[in-house]
Amino acid sequence: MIIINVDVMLAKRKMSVTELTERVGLTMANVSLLKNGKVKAIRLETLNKICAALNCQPGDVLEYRGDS
Amino acid sequence: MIIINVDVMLAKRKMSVTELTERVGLTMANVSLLKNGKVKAIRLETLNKICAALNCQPGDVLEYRGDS
DNA sequence: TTGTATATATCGCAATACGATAAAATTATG
DNA sequence: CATAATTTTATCGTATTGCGATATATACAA
Repeated sequence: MIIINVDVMLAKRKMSVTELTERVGLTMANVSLLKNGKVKAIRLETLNKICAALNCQPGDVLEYRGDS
Repeated sequence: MIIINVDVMLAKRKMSVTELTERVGLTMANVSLLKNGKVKAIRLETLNKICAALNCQPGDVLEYRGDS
């Protein structure tokens, strides 16, 4: 299972969803969906913007957790 | 820019594209596209399978490289 | 050469992102 | 508490894109 940790990075950067929205250029609705892991896919362009905005790596935002 | 490093992980695991294809369950054509970074998006389900097959994290396969 | 592995291309369909928008829900804040 | 600000959720429409199926091309061994 892939877990999205945008919320963790937002906390770490002390950044609001609103600010991330402005930086990334998506609608707030979609940023929210993304943040809460309610997407089934992601465009690399979008991931790129997120990493740039949060100054982080994809690995900070995406996590694989096997079931055990 | 987001770089896909599936090829790096394949080398590290000494795994062929053919074997990855079998494990992941996609067609070889698509695995090849993926491996060579010729996709514009990726389903989390697919990323999940790749991480499972290569026993790695998304961060091992996806890399953000800012331009500088 | 002959086979095997990998890459590239095209077509079609289904899945899904994303925008726009509205409404609900949550969380500050006075 | 009241009200504003923020965030979440939902719906609809469109555009994008994954992915399968398939064929062909290329690379690479034996």
